[in-house]
Amino acid sequence: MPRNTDPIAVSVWTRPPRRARRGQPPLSRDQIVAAAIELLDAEGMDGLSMRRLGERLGAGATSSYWYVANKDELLELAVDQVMGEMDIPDLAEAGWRTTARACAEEYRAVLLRHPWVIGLMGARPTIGPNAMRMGERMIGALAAAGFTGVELAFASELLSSHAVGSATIAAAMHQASDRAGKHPNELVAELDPYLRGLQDEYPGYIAVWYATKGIDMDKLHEDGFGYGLERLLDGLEIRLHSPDDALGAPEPDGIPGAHGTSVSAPSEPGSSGSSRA
Amino acid sequence: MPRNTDPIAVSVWTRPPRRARRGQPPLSRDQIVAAAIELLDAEGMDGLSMRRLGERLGAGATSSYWYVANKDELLELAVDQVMGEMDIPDLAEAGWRTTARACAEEYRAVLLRHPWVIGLMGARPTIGPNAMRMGERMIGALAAAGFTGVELAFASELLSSHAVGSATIAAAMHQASDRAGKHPNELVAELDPYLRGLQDEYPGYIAVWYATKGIDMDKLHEDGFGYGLERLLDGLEIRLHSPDDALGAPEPDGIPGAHGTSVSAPSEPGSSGSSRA
DNA sequence: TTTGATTCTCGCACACTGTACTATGAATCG
DNA sequence: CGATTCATAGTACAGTGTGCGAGAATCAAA
Repeated sequence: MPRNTDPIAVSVWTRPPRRARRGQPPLSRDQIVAAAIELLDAEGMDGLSMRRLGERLGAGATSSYWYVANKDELLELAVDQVMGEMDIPDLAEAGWRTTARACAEEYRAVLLRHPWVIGLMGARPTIGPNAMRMGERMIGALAAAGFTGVELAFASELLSSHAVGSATIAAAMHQASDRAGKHPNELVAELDPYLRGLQDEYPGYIAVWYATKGIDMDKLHEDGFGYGLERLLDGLEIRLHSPDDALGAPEPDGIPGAHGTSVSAPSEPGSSGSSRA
Repeated sequence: MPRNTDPIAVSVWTRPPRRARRGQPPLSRDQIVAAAIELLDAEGMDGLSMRRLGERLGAGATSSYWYVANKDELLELAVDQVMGEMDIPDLAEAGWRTTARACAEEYRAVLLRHPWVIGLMGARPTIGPNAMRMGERMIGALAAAGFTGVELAFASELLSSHAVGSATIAAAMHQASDRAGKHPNELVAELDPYLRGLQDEYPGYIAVWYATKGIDMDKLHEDGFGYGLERLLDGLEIRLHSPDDALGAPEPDGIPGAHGTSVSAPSEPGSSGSSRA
């Protein structure tokens, strides 16, 4: 019996999981995914191999392959699993801005708890059920704010992007400090002489470096995320109050609202109906 | 002679490259990095193995190890190499907003031309010379706008994050469509029935889905990026005009500028001088 | 209970990976 | 001319994902 002759096996999500046996099943897809996440959290991407996974499960090296087509699919399942950790407040109680903020914050928090996810994000779209559940909340909040159609999609992507980008920066720092076996702050302090020598070449960069010096790196990154989040929500909000000009058109330097040249506006801005092109 | 006894071998950038020989050097670090990028661009991360790299260079499988400590370091060099492709306009001519926008746009463009970079971004901080040169431009633009100190760092990270996040989403889609051997638009169309069945579960998500239906995916992502970029620049700009309240403090729903509870403000906002803590 | 069919586990094998080590040649220097 | 340094490449090792097939375990039906 061939394992993967399903013609529409585009993604894990289009194919039902293996039915568990009636008795006590010694293995299950959930168990496998959970064990994989444990390994990934503990030792990162390199820590997960199918052999080590089997070992941890008390099973054979290739036993997992009955429940999971391949390692990529296992990772996809693991990513969606951790996406389920997000806890988003009720829109009606919290209001759109608080809810949207919480979505971004929770997203970032998940990525920092499971940094291995970050390296997988560009590999395939996150369309698992939990990821979509979170997307639904985000969209709900922005729809309540007044966004519709493509602009709703754009605003949602903007917030997600910010979470991903911020987590990426923080995770990169942690990876580097873990590798060196030192606390991030310590590592940053040690990079000092190297950067000091480049003062002439990158004056602005170094100025920023020194402005942030002495501040705890984790706090700095978190504050930076929060700061950006508010700027971004502000930007969305003023857009809500003056949505007259061309959608997404670049504006010249000056007060936001002044109108520059109109380029690359998507068709039918503001329309939420479907239309084939 | 041991290869890596350098006690301060924190990163490639702290160690000088191998000196080329006087005669015609058949191999060089630049050549190796260039070949690696070719392989990565053509076939992605899986396409690059040290053996295949050697083959492409007409050299032995392990010959590259003379110029490069290990594969990770090679990747780090490759990442910084492509960062050098960015072309940023002159700040004095273009103004801060145009320059900042160009930085983000060029960053995103690089990531889409070399999608394998995205998967590496969380692995270590991008402190290569070319990455820093680009950071310098970005910071210069924002400093010209009026940002200082930590806020300058935050604003810079915000713009970078947006580029990374947007590129990640677009790259994920391309990876999926490449794997399926179909055009993104075609693939999206095929996912239709799967998503249609989830209409009750994720109504908002599906509404957005249909609103964007029929639009070319690449254009959609690019427009989304541009839209977010303008919102984000707007948010930064209004911050410049009313920087009175606590830095980065969340604001309640309503008009931006209304002040909520003050949390987690970094020490000495606005100070660009150095201060040891 | 016996008989098949289905569901699951697991060891083996294969091609491939990164890279430490070492031998060998080539260029350069004293 | 050695002697020394620089550069290349072959070998080997431990580890990877996973296709395949033998076998066990469990089910439904006879």
